[in-house]
Amino acid sequence: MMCQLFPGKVFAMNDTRWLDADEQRAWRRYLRMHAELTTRLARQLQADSDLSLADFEVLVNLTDVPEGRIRVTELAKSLQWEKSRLSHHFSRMEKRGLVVRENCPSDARGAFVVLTPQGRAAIEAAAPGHVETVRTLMFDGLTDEQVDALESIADVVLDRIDRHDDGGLRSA
Amino acid sequence: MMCQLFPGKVFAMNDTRWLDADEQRAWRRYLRMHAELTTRLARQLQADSDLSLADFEVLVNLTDVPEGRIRVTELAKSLQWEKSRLSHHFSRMEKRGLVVRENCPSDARGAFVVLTPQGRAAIEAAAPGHVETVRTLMFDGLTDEQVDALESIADVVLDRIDRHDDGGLRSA
DNA sequence: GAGAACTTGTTGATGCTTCAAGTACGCTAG
DNA sequence: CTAGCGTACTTGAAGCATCAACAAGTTCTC
Repeated sequence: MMCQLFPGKVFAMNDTRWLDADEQRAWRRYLRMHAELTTRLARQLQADSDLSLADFEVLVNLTDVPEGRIRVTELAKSLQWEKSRLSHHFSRMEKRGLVVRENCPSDARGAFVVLTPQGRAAIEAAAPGHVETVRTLMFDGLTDEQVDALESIADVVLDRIDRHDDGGLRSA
Repeated sequence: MMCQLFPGKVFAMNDTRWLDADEQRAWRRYLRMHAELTTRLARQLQADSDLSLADFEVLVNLTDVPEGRIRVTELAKSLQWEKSRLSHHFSRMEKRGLVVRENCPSDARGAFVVLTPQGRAAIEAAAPGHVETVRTLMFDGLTDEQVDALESIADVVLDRIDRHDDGGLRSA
């Protein structure tokens, strides 16, 4: 999402603390980078493996768990997704045979989602190409210092978000 | 989008150049930062001004142009959006009275989009709160060096994307 | 100037994301 | 045991994003 948060050319020069020139350049550049990057990654994944980025995330999380089997709430927490989003997503993935839902014997409200062999094959086939693209477009061009800097920036921002939190996820 | 691009725990240790530990941490952290950040920004904008981030971008670009009036293609280029996305988006914005479409006299295929007074009022009312949120969640916590680092990372990545480009925008 | 080739912008289909509401079950107190 | 409250998950509606296909206009070429 590209936004221009310029000092008041058209907008009032009141008490708003507009972004200065450096901040604005960095902000716009960052937003453009993210937009372009995810567009490319999504395109590569879709073209080569018929998966969306969201599919990929879900599948990776499922491979990370014993028997590819996990409670919906737990997966929602680990992905930081709303449960409703996950539920809709499963419906689509289930139709494609990537996962199946199973009832939870110990809690009749609950549900498991289980990776199918097809789902596992899909993620294993998709992963190398995806990593390669991430490398090519990003990490192969960054110095170690830049990688560190990126992480520490993310840490700062995530920390600030936590502190300013009006409650995090809507339905978590 | 949160992805785990781990070295082959479940996946083959073939010739794939998996991300190392630092890269992976940075990558996941970055993705989470972006997801949380945009969720928060979108929520603030929606709650306080009844605009989406996409609305905001479009409106800002329209205020940046004489008489709030611009050819669709030109705006698409400046936003780096597909024309179809823009067209769909205008339809929604037009329904809400934020913009209007006008025919182009010099090229009968063409169309202008024009900011309405309502649209202008909306963006002027929304901007201060949005910048304040961007500051609060991000820039107020970053050092000047981090802002610079962010920009140079974005420059690197955008440059790599350009060079590896299979054609950029689908319909541009 | 006629036809091919390209441009401008729209549309429809499909998938993704969010919010609000709903269903069904479990837990705890009295 | 039942009433009320909290939890687990689903559903529906609406906006958003992408792709493919399209109509209509312009430009290029011979």
